[in-house]
Amino acid sequence: MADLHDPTQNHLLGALSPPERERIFPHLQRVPMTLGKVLYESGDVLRHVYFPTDSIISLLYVMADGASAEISVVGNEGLIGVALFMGGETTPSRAIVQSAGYAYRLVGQRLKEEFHRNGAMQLLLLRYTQALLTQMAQTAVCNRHHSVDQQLCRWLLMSLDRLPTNDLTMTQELIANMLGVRREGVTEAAGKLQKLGIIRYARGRITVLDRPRLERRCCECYAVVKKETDRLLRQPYDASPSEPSRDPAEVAVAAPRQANRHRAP
Amino acid sequence: MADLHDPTQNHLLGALSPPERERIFPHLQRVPMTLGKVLYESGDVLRHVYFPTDSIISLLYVMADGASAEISVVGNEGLIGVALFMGGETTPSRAIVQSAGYAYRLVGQRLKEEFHRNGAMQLLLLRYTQALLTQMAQTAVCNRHHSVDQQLCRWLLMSLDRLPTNDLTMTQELIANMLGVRREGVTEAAGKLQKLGIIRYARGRITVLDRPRLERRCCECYAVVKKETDRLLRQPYDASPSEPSRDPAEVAVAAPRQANRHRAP
DNA sequence: ACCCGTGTGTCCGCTACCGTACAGAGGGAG
DNA sequence: CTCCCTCTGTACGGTAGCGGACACACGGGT
Repeated sequence: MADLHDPTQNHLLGALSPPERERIFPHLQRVPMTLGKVLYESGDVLRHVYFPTDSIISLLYVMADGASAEISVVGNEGLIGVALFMGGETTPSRAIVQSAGYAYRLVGQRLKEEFHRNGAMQLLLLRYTQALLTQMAQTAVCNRHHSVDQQLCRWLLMSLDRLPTNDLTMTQELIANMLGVRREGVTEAAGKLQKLGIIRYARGRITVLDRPRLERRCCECYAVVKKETDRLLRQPYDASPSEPSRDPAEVAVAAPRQANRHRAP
Repeated sequence: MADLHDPTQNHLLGALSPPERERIFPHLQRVPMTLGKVLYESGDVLRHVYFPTDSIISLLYVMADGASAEISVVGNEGLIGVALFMGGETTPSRAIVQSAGYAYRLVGQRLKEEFHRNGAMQLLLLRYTQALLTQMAQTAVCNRHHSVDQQLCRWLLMSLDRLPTNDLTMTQELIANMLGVRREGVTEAAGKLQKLGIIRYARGRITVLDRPRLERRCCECYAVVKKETDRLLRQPYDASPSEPSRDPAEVAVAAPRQANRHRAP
């Protein structure tokens, strides 16, 4: 594998039209994303946006007492720094590198200029932002109703989707911070998965052996977000309105009392 | 009495410039929002956007098994239907009237047209959407880390902010659905508040007696969202609406349940 | 080779919340 | 006034996950 470093490895950049590429690509700067690097802190005024290629960035919410929770994961399907073109300039979250790799960086002003040309890139970025909204909403619901076991599966799947391999470099401690649970909770959940032969891990290295079974043990949250993200970001710069598929997958039952236990293993 | 009903009661509409008002207001339609009315279901293609005046709308996420959770609350500071201008046309959530009143409705196409004029209204709507992002993110974190007691306080405060009075018409059962917890959990939490003389309630009617103490019992989530929303929507076009600034939200940190540590780089 | 720090496995008491069940309290409709 | 339905209060066992403590195991650095 030659180092095939190309902005179009990022799907958003790859979806741009030739004229847009001409305007944007010359100003992109490839930067290494080292594990644990903080792209911005809560409240920082953003200076750049980052388009990950083979890296994964987590948006982490850290509270006053130090408790934290991941609200979103961004890989090569998205970008970091939506607050720039949304107009807020800052967000109350931290962007931290969850899996090392590279990203292309663009000075905020350039992105804003392109955004306000109101071309295809604006539409694209808005749709991505909606995908982000969906992901956050689903995270909120998942946090409310699902077990650590299920959430670990979701988290592994989301990471897998953004990586070229089945190996994650990630300690249980870090996963716990992302999920906002105790490390011991992750140890236990991961132990179960390992006993079942679904994953194998040792000292900060997790290998997924059986993805289909991982999906089966997961809550619906993973699939819902993936489907909605795919829908939103398909047809990169095709202006025709997409026909939203009324799928039975998301049929809403008529507001009954809630029932929220998960199925037995 | 005559001007009881005015589009500018909605802050977004009130922040529009005169030319924008001329284009938009003639097409607004005032519609009653009755308690429990569903503006759209998960997956519905949106036909209108709604600008609440004295009503409150909840964005509710309903899962396959019927479990639910509120991901956002919208009152006269915002609008329902961001997916229209964000390009997705649908969202996987339900919009349901949580407190009766009125809203101004606009056909989606008109909003999109105005949005794509790339004027002040676009900036306004984008900033509002970022506020929505913040609210969802905070909800996710709150769901993870805070007790039902704290979340009830947050929920009451968010509702109060969007109402002209201190009375909410809302059964514990409905609140439970919003928070995604059991009704009994709400009964217990509300009972504590009542015993402390902070609220009084009976049969679907809740009166807040002591707001400052409510804020003190609340987690930080309320204040964070309020502050960020104020920052984002602070008179974007300076129409100087006759809104006397509320008491500056005192940040209240009350008995966190846990403290997860996080890594340092 | 040896340490020793980092990562993982395990235990135990504790609390918040769940699932279920049922009893009383209003209040509107007849 | 009475019935009945909705709303609220309470109780009880069960459990997921917390907080804290500790033991071990790998493996890189000196």
